[in-house]
Amino acid sequence: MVSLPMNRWTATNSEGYEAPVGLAVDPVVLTVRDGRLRVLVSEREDGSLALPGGFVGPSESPEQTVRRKLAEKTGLADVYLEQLATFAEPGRDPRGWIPTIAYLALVPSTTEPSDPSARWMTPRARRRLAFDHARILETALDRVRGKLWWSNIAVGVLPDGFTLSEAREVYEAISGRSSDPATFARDLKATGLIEPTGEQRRGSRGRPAAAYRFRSQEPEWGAGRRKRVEAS
Amino acid sequence: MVSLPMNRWTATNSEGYEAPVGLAVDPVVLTVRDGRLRVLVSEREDGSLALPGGFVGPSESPEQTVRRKLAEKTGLADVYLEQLATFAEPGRDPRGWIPTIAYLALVPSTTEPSDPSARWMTPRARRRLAFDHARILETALDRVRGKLWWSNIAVGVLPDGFTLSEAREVYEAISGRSSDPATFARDLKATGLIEPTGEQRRGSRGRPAAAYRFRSQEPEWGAGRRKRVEAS
DNA sequence: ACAATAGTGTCTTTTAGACAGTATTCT
DNA sequence: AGAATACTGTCTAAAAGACACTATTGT
Repeated sequence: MVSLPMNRWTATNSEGYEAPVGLAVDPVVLTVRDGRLRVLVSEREDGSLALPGGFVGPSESPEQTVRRKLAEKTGLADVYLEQLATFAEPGRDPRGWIPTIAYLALVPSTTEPSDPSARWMTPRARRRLAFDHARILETALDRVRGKLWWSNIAVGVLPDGFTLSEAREVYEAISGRSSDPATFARDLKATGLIEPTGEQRRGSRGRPAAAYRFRSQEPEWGAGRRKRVEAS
Repeated sequence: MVSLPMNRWTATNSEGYEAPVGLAVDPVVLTVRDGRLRVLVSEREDGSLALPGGFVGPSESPEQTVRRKLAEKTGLADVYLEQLATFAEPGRDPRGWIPTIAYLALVPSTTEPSDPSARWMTPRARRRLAFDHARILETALDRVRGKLWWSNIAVGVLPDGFTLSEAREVYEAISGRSSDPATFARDLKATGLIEPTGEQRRGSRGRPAAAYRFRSQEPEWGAGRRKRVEAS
């Protein structure tokens, strides 16, 4: 989001009808850090927090716009990205008729905001978000939890050469459920989404852990693993 | 879609920047008829086929626009409807910069198009669709198949008082897999999404069938049924 | 009586969850 | 040696798939 004008913007098309003022994108950028899920937010001039969005140019695909914005805010060129949903209710943006396409992005835990106004926030604090961004965040959390065991969505967070323990930490933070290490390992391997690199990771104490990578960096579905879902 | 102009439309906002010409919605309306999945399409002036879309007004939510369009084309007031995805690539509409929000709608098998230009088509024939509508349809089919066993999405197709055989026909047509009647019945009941009405349906031959209804007409998730998915 | 459709019971295989026990490293 | 971390094996319970069998109707 760019600025906070006092006046409502308008637009008219060549047929004489009122048109949207612009087309926005709002990525929900998630990562897992210190065992907790975090969202990237941008501080606005008035001190409120918002998703790090922007406007789509006339000759640009919305996905390109998001990738450009993400490169600015995080320095990352290659990010796991998928479209989430579009929010276009009449009064959602005080500046005028501005539909926004929300995206879900997952980035590595080591990512540091390169833009001074950007920072990591815990989803708990979502009340402070401007516009309808709390609702957008909610949608993103539902999506990422729902797809976790059915896709390689965690690719975005886990760098090549992750250990099963690291993977488990990420999965637990996203799903909000703790899981048995042995069962977790068996089930993640059974999805067919990961493969061992052959390397060993020796850190701190204890037995060295085998390193894994996802077979594909592209969005992909697992082989149909059926993980029990919390009854609602 | 409304007409086929020769000239490209344009729009400019009050800040002097180029703006989208309009915001469109394109519902993918599905039903099951004679054991086959069908899509509602609208014949255009030039004879090509398209999804029955339309333009969103400035003070209207996109969902309202879709419901209005659907009422015009089918006479239905209450339809199972969910947002699918937004397509906004630069050249997707020859008329100009027009993002479209695609929706997924499920309607009862008995629905007849009330608009003369509208008709039911088999997804097989999707090559004939105009714009990027074949791709939108593809997205809709993936979605409906993916959610079938996890939600009450079939509510839209099955009227209150359906039998388990009718339900099975619908599920088979959507998933493209045949299922054992006994197993189907057990599993559908186990989702907790349906309940018996207490009525009996006696038609043609054979033993009368118990009638069922979905507990809720609102979009809802099942209790976490894990149905095996086709390995891709 | 018989065909047709509806529904029940139950056996087998697969998968999820739990947990005891073994392996390899560092201090 | 002992603590810490990684990994294996196996038992149990739940769910999915398959299929034989019983039940109730119309012709």
